[in-house]
Amino acid sequence: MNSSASSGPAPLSRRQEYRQATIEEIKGLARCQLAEHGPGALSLRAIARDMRMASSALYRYFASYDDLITALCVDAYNSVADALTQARDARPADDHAGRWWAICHAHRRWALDNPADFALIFGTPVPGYQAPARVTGPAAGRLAAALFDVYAAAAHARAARPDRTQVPEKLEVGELLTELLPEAGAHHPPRLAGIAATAWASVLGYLVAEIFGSLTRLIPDTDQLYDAHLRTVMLGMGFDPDLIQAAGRDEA
Amino acid sequence: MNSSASSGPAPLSRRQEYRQATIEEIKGLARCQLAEHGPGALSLRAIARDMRMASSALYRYFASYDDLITALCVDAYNSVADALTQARDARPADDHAGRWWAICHAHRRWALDNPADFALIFGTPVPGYQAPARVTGPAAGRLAAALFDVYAAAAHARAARPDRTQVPEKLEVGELLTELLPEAGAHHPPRLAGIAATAWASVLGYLVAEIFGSLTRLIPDTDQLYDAHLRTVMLGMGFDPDLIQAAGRDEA
DNA sequence: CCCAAATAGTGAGCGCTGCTCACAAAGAGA
DNA sequence: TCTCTTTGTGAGCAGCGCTCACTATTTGGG
Repeated sequence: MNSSASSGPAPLSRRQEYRQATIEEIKGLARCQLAEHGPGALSLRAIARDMRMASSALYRYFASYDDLITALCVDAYNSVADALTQARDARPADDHAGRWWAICHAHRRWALDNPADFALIFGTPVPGYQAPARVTGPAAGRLAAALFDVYAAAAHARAARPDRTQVPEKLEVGELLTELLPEAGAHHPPRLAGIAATAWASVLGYLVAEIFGSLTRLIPDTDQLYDAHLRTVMLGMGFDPDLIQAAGRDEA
Repeated sequence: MNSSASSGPAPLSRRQEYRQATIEEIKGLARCQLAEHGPGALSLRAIARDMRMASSALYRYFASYDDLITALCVDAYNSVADALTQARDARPADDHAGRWWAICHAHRRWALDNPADFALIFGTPVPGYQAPARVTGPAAGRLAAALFDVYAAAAHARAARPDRTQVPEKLEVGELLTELLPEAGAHHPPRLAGIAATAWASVLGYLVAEIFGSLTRLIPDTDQLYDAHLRTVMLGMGFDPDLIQAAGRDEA
């Protein structure tokens, strides 16, 4: 472990290389199954059959069903976090409203393109499964940090005015906040976290309604509705109305 | 069927009475299992064991696993719809903001009190399960209608101003709207449905974050945060700010 | 009252699942 | 070459949803 990770490029031995490839193949087939047959419909034996292996061989790579799910969750968190940070960085650092807008659109794009992964991390977990926080935490933290940082920067630059929101100034600080964002939590009031969290919940709720629910059958033009929803949410976050309009116009 | 339902009080025969009781017992044990061991963790054989019956006997009452889930879903929809309409009717008909406020608080109360049912209908469905719309539809429609009616009444009384929202006036009408609310959809513009739907999505997202996610560990005082969230959402719906404040104050 | 029809419950069994374990190849390092 | 670690095998266990032939039990009409 230590010896392989110590020297930079980590020269994987031939065996480790094969092992890694096998792990990726398993995860790929698992994702395939979830996408095809719905959430929770994942059979280790079916994966083994696809790979023409004995089912017991899979346990050399994942100690259990739950371990596989956990790995898929971590991948999904990283995938969405990548998509969001990439969308954020495509906009100039001082275009705060544009960055939030871009992040939220990237989130929806990712969710529509990867409904199975979306279900995995934002829906009810699989049967008796509970994601182990110590493994999922860091990956989920990247996501939270990306959202929070953008809003904190916007507030700092006065592109958004937290004092014009409905979220009270004094708010108890949660353990997760001080844990995930130790430095940010220190010099940013928890109010910002409250605003970002509730706003993100609104966005998430829309996506849940669109992907799991029957929102599309209620209002077919979900693109237009999402833009409106996002403008509403951003107004609620205290973003400058003019900046919101500009963010919507400048969409690449 | 027809003969038993035709004459008012429907004098159930002794057998039908027992049968109904057994069905309720099965559903009760099923709910217990879901609440205890998490969503999707439902075993027909375990239920049969609890009832000291052969597992095959259960199939006299529910044709399949999915049928049981469907029945639980319908019950859950009716349960939440009851809670919401009851909360609504506890407020005077002309207190539109208060009614929306009450409905949303009842929704949260219900979700916190019945997390298993909440997961059943608002989370990712069980493994390969897809709720048959023709069975779930009516029950879900009651919920949708309750929300929509309150907002439509508020808009009609000008307690809320749809024209001050971000949702565009012209919006395509979905099949579900004309189907579930044939009369309402006719003389109410789809814009109202769009506003109500996105607002409800925001509320739902908050509840998902609080119940499935780790919102509580981020901001411990979720009561206060929910009130703020709700005020934000209602502002976004075009509710009169003064009425929103009043709704929050008058909480019974 | 009795007998046929409908209903409720049984137990064996099929094919599937996740998972374990003793064992056999195959590769890596001395 | 010999040894130790890693991969893969196949049988098997207990559990699952579900089916089917069969047996009690209850019901209602002749």
